[in-house]
Amino acid sequence: MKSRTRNEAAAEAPKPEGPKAGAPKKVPLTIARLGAAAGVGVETVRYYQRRGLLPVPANGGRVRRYDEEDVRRLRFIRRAQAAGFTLGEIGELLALDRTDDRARVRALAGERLAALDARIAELESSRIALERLRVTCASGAKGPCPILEAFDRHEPPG
Amino acid sequence: MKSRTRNEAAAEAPKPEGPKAGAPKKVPLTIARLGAAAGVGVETVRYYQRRGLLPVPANGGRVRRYDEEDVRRLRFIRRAQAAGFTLGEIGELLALDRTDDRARVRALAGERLAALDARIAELESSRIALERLRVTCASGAKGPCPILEAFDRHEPPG
DNA sequence: CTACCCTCCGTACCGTGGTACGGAGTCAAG
DNA sequence: CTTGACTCCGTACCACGGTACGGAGGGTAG
Repeated sequence: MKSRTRNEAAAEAPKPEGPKAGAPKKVPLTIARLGAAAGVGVETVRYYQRRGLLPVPANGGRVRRYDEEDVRRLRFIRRAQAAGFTLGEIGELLALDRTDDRARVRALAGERLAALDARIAELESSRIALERLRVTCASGAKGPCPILEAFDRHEPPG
Repeated sequence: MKSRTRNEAAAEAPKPEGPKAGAPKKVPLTIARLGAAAGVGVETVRYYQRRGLLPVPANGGRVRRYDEEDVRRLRFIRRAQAAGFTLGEIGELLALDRTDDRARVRALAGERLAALDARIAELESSRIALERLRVTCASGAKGPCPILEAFDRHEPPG
């Protein structure tokens, strides 16, 4: 989660068409535009294709075209990543989409949910340590700034 | 954050000394024990030493001994990592410990705090998506299980 | 004293998630 | 028809945070 090299703003830009465009012009959704629509670069899209997370549209040797379904999948990948799923798990989720194997889906979700809750708790405890650091190390405090102590034994039992 | 190969339980084990040990016996704190005290393996300790995060005690060609200060530093590293600091940033924090450069410390803490809050918010939003997935995909639901939709456009404006 | 385990050290390798590069082909605008 | 941007594809490389290996020597229990 720390790319940003291309796609600084790109994502979502509706590609201004001529003033009062009567015909929508149907700009072809190429790989770069697909990526931009989800805030990732071309290389990343291709990487996901290699990983089997995104389909590679067949287009016999020519430049490929994508559609809204691809955009949805790509966005899903990013969101699932943010939720802590690995690309491998995301692959599994995509394979399970619209499946009838509810048990598996629920298992994955439950697992992630537990991990998520644990992580949130951890981050919240870290947050407290960090606040303590800011306070103990306030501009007007006396003596040296004890950073190590700020994190000392204040975390929940792990 | 997914090691665990050695140190399954190890950490904290107070090393039982003989019954009613009159002389504490002073078991030397070697690298393996240092690691165990913070729940990491020998290789990881050495890795941190290479990165300059932990001092390498001088002991002229012989086996090195560590002390409580090293344990404290090592534990700090792990806690700071949990707070989202990279090893690089942790190095800086360690260098700043007991410093008078409060501005820098506060800046780092504030930065991390903001990132932490953002991340917590993100995880909480992911949590909601995951809950939705569990509900939409409940055992008794009808039709296929729409995983992609469960994550659709429910994130905060970012 | 002698096993035997641990330490030291360099160097190589791992998984994850990308990013970079470069040559050749495609395609739309001028 | 040319130009210039973009695509395709393989392959190489990156950062991060470790993990593994193996030989040589240190240290300690019996």
